[in-house]
Amino acid sequence: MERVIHGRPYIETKDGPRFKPCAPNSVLARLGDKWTILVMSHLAVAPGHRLRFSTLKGGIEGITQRMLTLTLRNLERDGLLVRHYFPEVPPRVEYELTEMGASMLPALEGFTSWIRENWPRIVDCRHAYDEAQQRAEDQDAPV
Amino acid sequence: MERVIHGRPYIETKDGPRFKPCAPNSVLARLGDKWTILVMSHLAVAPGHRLRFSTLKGGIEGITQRMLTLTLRNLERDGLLVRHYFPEVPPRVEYELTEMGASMLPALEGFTSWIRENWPRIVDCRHAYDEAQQRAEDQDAPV
DNA sequence: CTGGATCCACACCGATACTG
DNA sequence: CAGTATCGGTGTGGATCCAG
Repeated sequence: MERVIHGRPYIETKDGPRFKPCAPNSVLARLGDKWTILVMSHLAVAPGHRLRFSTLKGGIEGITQRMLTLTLRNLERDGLLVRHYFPEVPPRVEYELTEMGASMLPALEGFTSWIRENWPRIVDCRHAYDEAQQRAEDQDAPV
Repeated sequence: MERVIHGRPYIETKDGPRFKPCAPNSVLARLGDKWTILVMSHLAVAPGHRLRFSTLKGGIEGITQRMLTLTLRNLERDGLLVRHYFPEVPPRVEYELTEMGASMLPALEGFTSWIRENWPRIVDCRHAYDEAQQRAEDQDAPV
């Protein structure tokens, strides 16, 4: 019997719930890469949700042409943005969020707002964990 | 001047908004790995948000001991779950969501529900894109 | 201006074997 | 039972160069 918990279908078995790797993983993996969120953020605040390649490149610190191209291609492939090519000289290309791409922003905001609220605590936890780890190692090999 | 758009602080410059890579990226990257969401999902539906190592291992198809251990260590390091060790023979270890870990579930659900609604469309877009790509290549090299 | 092609370094993940 | 240690294949990102 299939049920749903926090937005995720699962099947109840005698050994407990059983999830299979599926959409949430792949999408989060896609969004979680180094540049995708930054590209989406820029398009989100742009007039008409639309920016040209060079503007994105200039606005995202540290991104290379290659990675920006790859990131945009993947987003285009998923139908989250569209590519407008103008065969001028020099050529000009603009990228625009699709309706589906824009519809993701509220959900994304819900998530990122949680992160903003809890991020300091996560950082503290990491430091505390690492220091405890360090002390344990010092204990094992005192000199 | 610092503003916030869809949960993300940014600074308005003469060249447009400027984001720096920060928390959302790292957290989504962490959650987007192959196993983290699955582990969180299992703990989410477990009584007391608490499960032992072997139960998780048995419930998540395909995960190795190594990857489950690493995934749990990272979540523990971030303060999203706690590890309860019982020095019995044989040893027993239980993992339990922290308050912070549980507080992430609603936000995660908002996001995954968007994914569930739009996933079929994303898949369609990918197929369409790949096929268009294929046709374009065939065009370039007809024989 | 946009972005394809190539090369390389590195991180990651799986498989396997071993331990308290 | 719940890990750790080690090794190797693979994919991904960065740097650089080239092209329409």
